Amino acid sequence: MALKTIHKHTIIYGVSLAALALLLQWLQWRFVIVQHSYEIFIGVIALLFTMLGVWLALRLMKPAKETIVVEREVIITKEVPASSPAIVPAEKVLESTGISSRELEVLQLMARGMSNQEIAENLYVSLNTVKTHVSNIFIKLDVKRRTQAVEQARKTGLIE
Amino acid sequence: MALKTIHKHTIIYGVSLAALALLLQWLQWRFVIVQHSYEIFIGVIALLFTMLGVWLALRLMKPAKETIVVEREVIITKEVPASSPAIVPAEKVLESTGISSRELEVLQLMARGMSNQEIAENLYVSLNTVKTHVSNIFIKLDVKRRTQAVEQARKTGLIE
DNA sequence: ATCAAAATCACCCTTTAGTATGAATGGCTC
DNA sequence: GAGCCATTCATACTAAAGGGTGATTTTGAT
Repeated sequence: MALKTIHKHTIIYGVSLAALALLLQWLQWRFVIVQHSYEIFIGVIALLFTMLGVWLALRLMKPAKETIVVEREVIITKEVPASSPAIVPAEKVLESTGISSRELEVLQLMARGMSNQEIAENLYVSLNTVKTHVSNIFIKLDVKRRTQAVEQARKTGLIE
Repeated sequence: MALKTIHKHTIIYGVSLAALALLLQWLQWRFVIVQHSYEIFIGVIALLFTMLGVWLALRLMKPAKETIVVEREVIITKEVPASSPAIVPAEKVLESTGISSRELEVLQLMARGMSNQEIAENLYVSLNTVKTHVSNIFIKLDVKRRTQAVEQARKTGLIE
């Protein structure tokens, strides 16, 4: 699938080049007649190709991340109390436990009942990475199991 | 911090432009002398500025990563009115789910982060029995994992 | 520029969780 | 007493979780 995308872009790039070639032909003709516009001509070329480069980069970069945003459905039901109680989860608890931001993310997904595999897919990291995070969370929260970790995090106000 | 970055890039861009201007001056001189290399000159310009564009875009695009992270949070669906949730705690939910009393006991211990083995010891039954209960709980709550079961039970007011 | 912490991933191995199936017992109801 | 269901337990298997170690790469801060 990655190859497809690349080929597609290659084609688009080719077509764009052709179009630009024609445009340049025309510009060249225009500015060859209107003497003294040589610098303008160069400038236009520079500008055009800079823009092309930007456009190209954007084209090639976006799919890699846009795909990422696509979310598969998760059977989660969470209610949002209208007030703003836990906007700042618990900076103090965070500090005292030493839980990092990434670990907190894992912890939250864990509290939603996700498996390590699901968490991995959700955060776009490998299963091993999630396991590492989870292990570190256990150490920092001083627990042995994920259910305990969720309990603990809930009690100390780290989540929810 | 965003402004800083942009300014930084603007400066870099300016410097690059200056450098390229010098380069172009040189190239211009070269190819003006060596006649017939006009096309090559244009090509080089196009290439250079395309690369500049790509580079620029890549520089400016990097922060996009974090935006994606924000979007990930929007996976929610159902909600439970935050008002008076625990007034009518279990009975109705118990009936609707079909959770038996024994299963509820297991569920509560499960929510405390106990392992199946610990639950078994706590209730003076075998590990296998606990497993059976747990499996039945999963079916009745329509979940796949114990963490989900705890989540579900908490939300529906079955526990706590 | 350097240094430490955070984040990432891999491999191996053990333990626990979860699934499927079957079965024995006791209580309850019709 | 037949049927139903909750409770109990077993065996066997697969899937996931968890532990330990080591390594690389990104960052952040000095």
